Amino acid sequence: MAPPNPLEVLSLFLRRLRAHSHLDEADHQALLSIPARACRLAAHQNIRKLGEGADHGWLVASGLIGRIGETDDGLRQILTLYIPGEVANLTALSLPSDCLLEAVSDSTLLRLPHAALRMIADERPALKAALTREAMIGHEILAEWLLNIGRRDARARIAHFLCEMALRYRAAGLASGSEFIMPMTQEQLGDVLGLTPVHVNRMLKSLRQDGLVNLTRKLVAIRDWNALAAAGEFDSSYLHLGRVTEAAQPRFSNAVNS
Amino acid sequence: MAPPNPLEVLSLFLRRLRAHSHLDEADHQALLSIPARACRLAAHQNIRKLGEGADHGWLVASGLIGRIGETDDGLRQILTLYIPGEVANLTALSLPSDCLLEAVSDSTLLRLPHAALRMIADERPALKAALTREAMIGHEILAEWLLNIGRRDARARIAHFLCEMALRYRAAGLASGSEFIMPMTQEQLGDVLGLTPVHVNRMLKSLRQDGLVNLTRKLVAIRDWNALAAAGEFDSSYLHLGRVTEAAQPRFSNAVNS
DNA sequence: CGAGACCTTGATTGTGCTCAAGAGCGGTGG
DNA sequence: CCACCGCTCTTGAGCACAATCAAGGTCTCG
Repeated sequence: MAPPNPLEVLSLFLRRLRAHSHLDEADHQALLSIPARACRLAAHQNIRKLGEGADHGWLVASGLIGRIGETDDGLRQILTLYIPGEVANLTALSLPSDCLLEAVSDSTLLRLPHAALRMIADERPALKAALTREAMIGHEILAEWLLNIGRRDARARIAHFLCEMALRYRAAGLASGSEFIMPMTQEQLGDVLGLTPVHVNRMLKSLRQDGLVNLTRKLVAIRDWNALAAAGEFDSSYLHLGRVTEAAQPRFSNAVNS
Repeated sequence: MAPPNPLEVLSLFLRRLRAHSHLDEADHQALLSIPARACRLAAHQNIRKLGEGADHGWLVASGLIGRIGETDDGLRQILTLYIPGEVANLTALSLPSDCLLEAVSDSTLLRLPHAALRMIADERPALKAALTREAMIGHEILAEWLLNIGRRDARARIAHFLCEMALRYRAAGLASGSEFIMPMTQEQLGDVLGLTPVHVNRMLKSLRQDGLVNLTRKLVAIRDWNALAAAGEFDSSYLHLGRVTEAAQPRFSNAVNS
């Protein structure tokens, strides 16, 4: 959790946007010129504690941020996960709604004032379109999660989720080989997938014993990508990973062998 | 299923937009001038069968349209429901993605060419903002569904869903008193809620016997709104029902008595 | 009147939850 | 430096909610 370099993190976000949207040099400059204040958040800390949470986008520099939903009796559901380079609370740009954001692990963030985002969006239509598109991708992912939780059993759910995160981390340039760092507890995994931590544990054991994936506290190691994708019925198209989708589908090195 | 009057249906959509966005007279005219072709769809029919589905928004005039997700083994999940006055496939305006739309019941639709929508959006910023906001509300609803399916038991899920639909139908001016017409089979209810039709049936019986709600093939009759909302832990704020939210929360007549 | 779609109910099974206890690990303070 | 404490992971035993399998009933439409 090194102190984040704002320009570097904004570049990571820019990289995301460019994966699906054409932006010219002036767009780049405008985005990188956003006044971004860095802050950090310990695991399980609520983002409101930093004050004025609603009027900002939160660009993740390191760690993991989750949007949380809660039932009256205290059950929790993670509705969206934001990995480094992604911005939480983007939808609030068009729709005033305060959602509960929480640090899944120790994280560092950049506050992007909505006022600044609106300004560059109003001046540069391409950027506005890119930001909207970014929000829509979040919508697509949410829809896929609904299918996953609504209609797949626990094992398939976990496999599907791990496939998704593998590709997202990889697209962000944060995976090395078939491994990536995803600092989640098994309880939080359960909160993503609508399962109890105990059952998550059992299913992970099953996936591990079958040689599909190895998941320790922080490191996810994909052992057999093809088998994992099959177990999760995973099809990456909903992630809209830019022009990569048809020809050069990103694959893990162990996709064919094993 | 009378043949829809395009202008009338577009007005219904306009009414929706005006619930959350300020639009001036010119905006109204622009929206109502969209060249809209009417068509009808029998229950269970796929929208692709009408051709070129991807390049259009689909404004529901009557009936019910669902966005469908499917697992490899044929299990279905309804990801979004569009009631009359709502437009399906709006997100495709910013993000090329072909989703599967299907008629839940016999329906009539208006095809709104994306080209036409983009044109009025580019010329009238307020309309563009309104359309984006409309999509974001869909996003919020999706998030609430995820919480509902991920963390509530079958009875609460159904209660929550019925509360949501009651308010949505009512906001569209399609509910009379505490009743509204929602043409869904119990199997489709299960596809919305991640349940089997058999179990939906049993839970409906329970809700009926407890005097909360009465659901026949087409008509939903809320018997005890407060109890139903409590059973579903329902809080309507995520629906963003315009300025109604704080003071004049829409209530059914039987909210207090019973 | 017959056929098909949908609803209803019963019996049984099973996936995932609950409750519980112990082990590993990392951080903290004496 | 070591002991302790809390958090997370792991595993077991029993339970319950919802799925599955199956059969009969109702309604609507042709």
